[in-house]
Amino acid sequence: MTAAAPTTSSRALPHPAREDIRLEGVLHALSDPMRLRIVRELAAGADELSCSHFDLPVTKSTTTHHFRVLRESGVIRQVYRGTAKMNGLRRDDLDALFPGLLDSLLAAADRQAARLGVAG
Amino acid sequence: MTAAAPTTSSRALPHPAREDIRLEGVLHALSDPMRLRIVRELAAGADELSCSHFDLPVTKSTTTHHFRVLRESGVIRQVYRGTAKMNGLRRDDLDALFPGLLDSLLAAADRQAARLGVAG
DNA sequence: CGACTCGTACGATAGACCTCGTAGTACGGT
DNA sequence: ACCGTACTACGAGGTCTATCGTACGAGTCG
Repeated sequence: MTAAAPTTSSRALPHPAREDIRLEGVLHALSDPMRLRIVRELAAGADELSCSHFDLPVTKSTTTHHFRVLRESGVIRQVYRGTAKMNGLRRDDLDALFPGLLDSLLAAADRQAARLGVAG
Repeated sequence: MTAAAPTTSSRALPHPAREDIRLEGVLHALSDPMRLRIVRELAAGADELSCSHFDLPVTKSTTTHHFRVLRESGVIRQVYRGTAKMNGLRRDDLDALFPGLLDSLLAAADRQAARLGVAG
């Protein structure tokens, strides 16, 4: 109604509340190479990145699956913006629940990537 | 000498070399509640703890399985000492590979346990 | 030696997980 | 209204995992 520009669109996606985020779930989400890669790009990139920004060596179905696992474990936040789905790390919640963990994890991933000769 | 007391016994167990430890493997190992619990007890307890010290709500077969996963992912070191198998965290290797990660993980686990009202 | 304890190996089972393909929905532009 | 793009839902295949039970090897103590 008189709504001109609903840039942030209607469809809502189920996210776990902060207090429902479980460490085991986060670790499980990050234990998959594809998902770890997504999170690293998310941390290195802008605040929000669309799903299609990622060029993963899997089909789009699988990509969707991984993003959902990340969202349902509480690692990322997803919001529709038109046809695109924007993804962002839940830094605030993760830092509140597990101070320093996310940074250690990202640093560890960076270190390993450097050690294995994979471009960051 | 003349080998009187072979406290540290014969049977050797395969461990991954430090440089073969993968972050994804570590995270996967720690993403299981039973294994996370083991690691927490290991970190809180003495340098080395026997398998039988742990009173887990699973059978002995399953316990063996979990310890093996932890060992093969590089999280713990296992050594036979008579009939007992002593377990210790590979703090040195993990700290060298991923500085600060183990402490962050343990702190996060402690925090969550406290938050959920589980005795540490 | 015999018996007991500690832990292993192997097989089985049920569930979870990663991957894919196809078909379908939501949104934006022409 | 139509089409293209972005993402999803559902189902299937193959692999991995957690769990168990039973049978077995290694070591210690009487």
